[in-house]
Parts: sequence; C-alpha cells; structure tokens
Amino acid sequence: MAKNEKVTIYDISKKLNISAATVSRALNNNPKISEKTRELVMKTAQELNYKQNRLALALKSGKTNSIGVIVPYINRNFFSAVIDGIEKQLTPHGYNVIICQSHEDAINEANHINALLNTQVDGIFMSVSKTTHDTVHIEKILENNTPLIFFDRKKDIPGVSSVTIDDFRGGYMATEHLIQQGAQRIAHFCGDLNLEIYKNRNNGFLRALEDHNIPINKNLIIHTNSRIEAGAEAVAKLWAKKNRPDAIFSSSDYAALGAIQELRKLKVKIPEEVGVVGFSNEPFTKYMELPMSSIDQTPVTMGEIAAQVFLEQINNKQHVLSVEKRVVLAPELVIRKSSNKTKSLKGTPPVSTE
Amino acid sequence: MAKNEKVTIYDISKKLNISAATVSRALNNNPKISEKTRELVMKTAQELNYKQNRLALALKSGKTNSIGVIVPYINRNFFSAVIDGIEKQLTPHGYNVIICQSHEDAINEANHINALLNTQVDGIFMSVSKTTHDTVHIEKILENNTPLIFFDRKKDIPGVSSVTIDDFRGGYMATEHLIQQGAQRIAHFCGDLNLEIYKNRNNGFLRALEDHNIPINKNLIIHTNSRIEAGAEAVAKLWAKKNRPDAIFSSSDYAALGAIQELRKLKVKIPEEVGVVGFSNEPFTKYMELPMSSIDQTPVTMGEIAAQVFLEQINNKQHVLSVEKRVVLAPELVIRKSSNKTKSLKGTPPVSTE
DNA sequence: TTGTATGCGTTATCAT
DNA sequence: ATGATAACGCATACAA
Repeated sequence: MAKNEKVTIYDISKKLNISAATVSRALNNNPKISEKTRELVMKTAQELNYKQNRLALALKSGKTNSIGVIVPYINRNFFSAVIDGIEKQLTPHGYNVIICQSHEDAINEANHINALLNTQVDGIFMSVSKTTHDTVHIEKILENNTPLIFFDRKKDIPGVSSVTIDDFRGGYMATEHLIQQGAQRIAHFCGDLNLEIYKNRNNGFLRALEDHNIPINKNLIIHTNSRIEAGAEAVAKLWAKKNRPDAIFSSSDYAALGAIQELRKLKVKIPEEVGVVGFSNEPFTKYMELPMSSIDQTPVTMGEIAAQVFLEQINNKQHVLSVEKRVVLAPELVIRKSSNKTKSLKGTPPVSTE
Repeated sequence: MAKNEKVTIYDISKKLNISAATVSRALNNNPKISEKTRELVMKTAQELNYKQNRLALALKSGKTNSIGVIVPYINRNFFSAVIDGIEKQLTPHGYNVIICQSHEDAINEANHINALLNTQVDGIFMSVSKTTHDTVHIEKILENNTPLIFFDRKKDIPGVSSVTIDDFRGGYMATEHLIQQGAQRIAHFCGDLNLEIYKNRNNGFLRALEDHNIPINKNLIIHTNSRIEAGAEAVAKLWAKKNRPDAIFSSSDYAALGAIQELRKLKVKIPEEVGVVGFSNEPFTKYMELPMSSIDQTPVTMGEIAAQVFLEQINNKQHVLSVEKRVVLAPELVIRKSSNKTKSLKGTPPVSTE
C-alpha cells in the first residue's frame, strides 16, 4: 500500500459519500453537524491518517499560526532562555516558533526578515544585531502590517512594543555594590555603544560613581566586545600600567570571565584585591571555580511577557492603528564570591546571594 | 495610503493591463517573456512592494522550502553548532530552518514532529531525546514520505539516513590516551545506555581496557546524566571509598566539569593524581582554569554533511523507493591540561594539543 | 510572447 | 444538517 499520497478531506468525503464541506465542519467541531456524522468523520480521518494541511488553512485564513524569533545567537543562554519563555506561552495557543540567528550581522537579519514575511508569520520577535544601524529592513515588518516585538536589544521605532530590562539600573546596582565593598577605582568593560543596552549600563555605572562622589576616570572605561579574549586583554592592558583598578564591572559575563582568568594568572586576589561583577548571569558564572557575581536579566520572564504582549496586540487589532507597549523588567543582582569580601552579608531584595 | 492589503501578482497585472500569468512568468525569469515586459513587471513589483506569498507557492508546488530541526536543547554548543552547519549549507538553496527543542522529552518531540509535518516541511533533521524509546512518532515522518535525517543521536530505522561520529572510537581514544598517561584504574561516567552514543562510548572504553590488559572493574563505571552536579556526586562517592581511580573518562563534558570541581575541593591534583577527559569539546572546556581534555565531535561538519545528505536524497527521488546513507565521522581527541602529565607530547593526528 | 483556465486543500457563504 | 461553490495567491498546461 503506497502511503505516498497526502490524504485530504476529499478522500474522507468520497469514502463516506458526503461533501468535503461537511467533513471540514465535522473536523472543526461545528455545532451544526450531527453527532453521528461527526463520529464517522473522526473515525475515518484516523483510519486514513488524515493530517490537516496547515498551508491551505494558512492561505485561506491569512494566519499561519507561526511566529518568528530573530536573535544574534541561539547558544547564548540568555537568548535561548528568552526563546524558552516565548515557546512556553505560545505553544499552548497553537503557535509554531521559527528561530533564526543573525550572527550579529544586519544582512542576515534582513534576509531572515524577508523570509519570515514571505512565510507570512503572524508576528516577529527580535533582538537586533550589533551591526544594525539602519532600520529600513526592520520597518518592512511594519509596512507589511506584521506585529513586531523587540526584546532586550531594541531600536526606537514608533508603534513597536518592547520588553527590556532596566539596564541603567543593572549598571547602577552592580557599581554601587562594588562601591559598598570598598572599591574606589572601578573599571568598566563597556560594550558596543551602538546598542542601547550597553549605553544604559554605562550610564548606570557613571551615575553610581557620581552619586557616591567618585571621580570618573576615562582610562578605566574600556570598550570590549563580549568575548573572553577581550576581557583578558583588557586586564592585561590595565595591569601593565600604574594606578590599577580595585574592581571591574563588565557589561558581559564572557569578558568578565576572561578578566578573572587573566587576573588569576597575574596572581591578583579576587575579591580581596579586585572585585568583579559581570552581566547576564550566564549559567557558567555559577559554576566557576571562583563563582562570579552578575546581573540576572530574568530572560524566561522576558520571553513570556513578550509573548503576552504579542497576544494582546493581535487581539486588540480591531480599530486600533497601532499599539505600543514598553515593558521594562527589573534586573537582579546576584552576589557571588568574585565580589563578596564579607563572609555574611545582608542582601536587600532584589539582591540574592548564593 | 493604507498599506494594509497584501499586494499580489493580480495587483501588478491590473496596473499593467497584462495577465497574472505573464506577471508570474516575468517574476520567475521565464525565458519566454520579452525583456520589456519583464523589466516593467519587476519595476512595478518593487514600486508596489510586492512580496511573493510562499504559502500559495507551497500549496501549489507541494514544497515549502523549509526544513525542521529537532534537538534536545538549542543552548548546548554541540547542537547549535550542528544547526549552524545545516543553515550554512541550506540557506544558499533558499531553505528556511525551523528549530524545535524537545527538552529531552519524547512527548514534545512527537508534538513537534506533528507540527512540522502539518507545516509540510521538506525534510526533518533530528537528534532524538533521551526519553525516546518507542519510535512510532518518528515513523510517522516516513509514512508521510518526508525525508528524515538523524544526526548524532539516532534510532535504527530502515531507510533513514544518519550522520554520526564514531563514538566507539571516541571512547577508545580517550581511554587509551589516559592509559598512555599511566592510568590503570580508570573510572567511566557513562550516560543513558538507551542512547546508542553512550553505549558506543562505553564499549570503546571497555575495549581499550581489554586491549591493554587492564581488568574491567564494574565499580568504576558510574551511570550519570549530563549535569554538572552528577559528576560532582560521582566523584564524592568514588572518593568516599578505598581504591580510588587514577583517571576519569566522562561521556559528558558537564559531568566532567563537576568531577573536576569536586576533585579540586578534595585537593586532588589534576592531572598528576587523576587525569580527566570529557566528551563533546564544549567551548568552556578550553576556558577552564584547568583546561579540560575532551573529544571533539566536529559538529559544524556534522550539520553540513547532514544537509548534503538531505539535498542528495531529495534530488535522487526519481524512482528510488528509499535511500539510506550512514555517514560516520571521525572524532578528534583534544588534549589539554586535565589529562596531560608530560610537558611536551607528540600528538599523532587526529590528536591535537592546545 | 502572452492570455485563459485550472488546481493545490481549506473554510465560509449561500443554498437546500 | 448538509451540499455546492467561491476564494485564498500562485504556477502551469494548454490555447492563441
């Protein structure tokens, strides 16, 4: 028996000598169908191994029941956790999640957007790449009237909702914590200022210094990317000079990891001589030989809320021209050994110690 | 100007007073179309911001130009690297990659398979979950006549192609290396034997001992999962007894990491007292304070080859009932400090030292 | 070279 | 309660 051919509602209708319309109705639990017919149809559908063709449905209804997510990399815990959050919320609603990686390249981003729009996805979630300056390719999503939700890394586009964390606050908390630990010369590893998130973390850092009357020293602000090597190099440079820092706040956990590795090579005592705080609370920070303090971005929550914003948005589409909702989540400081000189400390929420 | 409505080839045809068929042909570079018409169509398509509806195309052609990939977790470097390999090969061919996570749950796996089949993907790549025993949900893919390619973790199903690495060889290499470093009492952290990969690594381990006349000691074979905690617990138990091992070969990098952490807590010297080799060559192994030896599975290559096998398969579909191709890749031993007692060692390919 | 008609699998509208 | 038919957007066989 060749199972080659796809079985359609017509096959069922022929077998039962009823119309395809009736089959369709029965399959969709239309109340105007007799119980007998419905059961018969259901049974035959099973027997014939009928599978609804979502393509046809999508073409007819204009809804594909799938959404696209574009992230820089899927193997960053932060991003995969956000995706988990989105999936968790949307799967029960019958949505399919299409995941795309931009690899931090605006061109890939544009291609993916095109492909997703051609696929007629019902919505797009994205965290923009570092190389995305121009937003014309992003605006195509809006021209296409497809809901767009930014998460974490956003661009300021009117009418576009976003879910982010308060990066300013995160930067502030990390810095203030280091100050409270006695630090006076805090170095900051600052990410690409093209991205709001890094700018905000940087501003939080600066404000914390100000508020505590610590002079700002430009030499201690190092522009690094999010790679381990970048952190190691930064430390190497800083320690080659006089007037070394007594703490490091890195906008990236990976750069912070590199920094710690280099510091240990240099036999610098952590946290006694130098306290270190990273950002993102990647899982490895917890499992390091010298566990690292970091700022948790509650990525799963971020994904869940992004999904909720999306659902609201498509339900409100009656007469509304554009809805825009900007959700900002609170970051959480997780204090671990790399910045904790005191054995016991009283953490004030939302600060947690491990 | 309301940009609400999707523009179709009909809109273009009306505007130009030509038939939709001509527009379609022009858009597809059909050679039987006059240059003038083609240019005109292309221009108006641009002006109107026309986007091909892949849904309609898919419904018509029976090809969606998208493929599905099902992996346990996307944030395992191994899996995301395989996905990178698949994408790299398939994107130039116009394919869209839909990524799904099973979270090691056979039920999720089945749901994803269903969704992908309903979406009419042109092929499915998968690495089965640990909880997948029964394969009926997988066989539905074949009943549906959709090409299926296993990578890394496969089930033995006739007619299904697979790309794996020689796990037996990997286990053998790791073990032999430890023996050459002088180990005589090698513990093995063995994964879930429900999966072929772990069974094979285990067999490789056993054979290496045999070949070097080392008696097999069942007490040194510990069944762990792939979590850090599992490795730490295993070490704690082993070191609580007499006759401790002098080396560990772990089927998982994560378990090996936990082992190393625990060993350092116990002040056991690595690699002097105990050599450790993991499996998968996750990026963190390289960046550990005490870099860890591991077996590299060449995941990007694996993904690329899987994609090639898929492309071959759909091109050969003329009269062939079923094609099956089993590609086995060679693993590579990467020697790092955790197992390297000798300062200088002469690595014989495909062994690399870092 | 271009136009006409048809079908891909569904659902919705209108009949019956 | 059920049937006939049109429509979603596209590509193609057949005509012209």
